[in-house]
Amino acid sequence: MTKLPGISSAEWRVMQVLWRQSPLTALEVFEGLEGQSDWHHKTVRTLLGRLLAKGVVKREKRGGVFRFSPQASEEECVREEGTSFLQRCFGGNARPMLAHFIEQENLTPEDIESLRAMLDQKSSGETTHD
Amino acid sequence: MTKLPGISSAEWRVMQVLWRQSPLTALEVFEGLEGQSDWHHKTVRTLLGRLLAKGVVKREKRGGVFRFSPQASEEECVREEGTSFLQRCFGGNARPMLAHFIEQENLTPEDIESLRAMLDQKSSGETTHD
DNA sequence: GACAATTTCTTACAGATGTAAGATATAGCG
DNA sequence: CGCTATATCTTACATCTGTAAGAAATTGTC
Repeated sequence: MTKLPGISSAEWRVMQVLWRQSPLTALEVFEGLEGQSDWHHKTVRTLLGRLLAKGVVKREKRGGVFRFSPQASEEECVREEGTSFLQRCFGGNARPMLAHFIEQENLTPEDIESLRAMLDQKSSGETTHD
Repeated sequence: MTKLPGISSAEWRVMQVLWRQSPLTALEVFEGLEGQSDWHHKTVRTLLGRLLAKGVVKREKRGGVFRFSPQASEEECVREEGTSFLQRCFGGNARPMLAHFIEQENLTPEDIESLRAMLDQKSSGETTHD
């Protein structure tokens, strides 16, 4: 999967449901969104159709109805979006972006500890990369 | 500035130029983009017009032509975009987002050091927040 | 098999975005 | 002051998004 087409923010909501569990029928996706959205079920079906056209989900008919599953993994999609965000707002430069969020977001002591551990591992383990 | 209207990615490119230096005429903005974009100068003018309509830039006529300046700061805009990205891809949860980038992006040892320092400061200084 | 309930497919429609072109106003030059 | 170059304003137009409605097909039920 070289170049994923953009996933709109409404479509992301749908994908979240499918990444959590799949395959699901359109109705089940709709139900999975109850509480988080007030979309009409037809809207959800439209979004699924668009995601299908974009190749981000696939579907197969089983038991008389279509079941949808992700075709692109959450990781892939997050990587895409992340890269695009990073590029747009920070010219692709990760450090200031991370600095921004460390300053901006309210991290709990546990968050901080866990992130520090990750950084430690990076600097120790990855020194001789390749 | 409570609610900024969305800035599209083409518009971001324009804002980058203005944040770097301002006020600038439309022509100067256009020139500031040479190399990074192959837009027609009319396109740049259109984008400036839209940013003006959105209230993200302001302009004043001096020396016969309009000079544009940011009306919203880069910080504000980055915060907006950052929040929206975080919400969309990570349900607003900062820790996994940071983890993602720490894993995903190739950080230099200096990056890592600098981020660790930031975390250290967070955990020491901010323990008794509120 | 006929009918009702669901699903699927097709179409809609307004606002945002990318990317300008054309018409018009204006400013600087001779 | 008239002309030309440049700037400004208005309009365009295809695609993407949000948000469905209507038509057609299918499925399950009696």
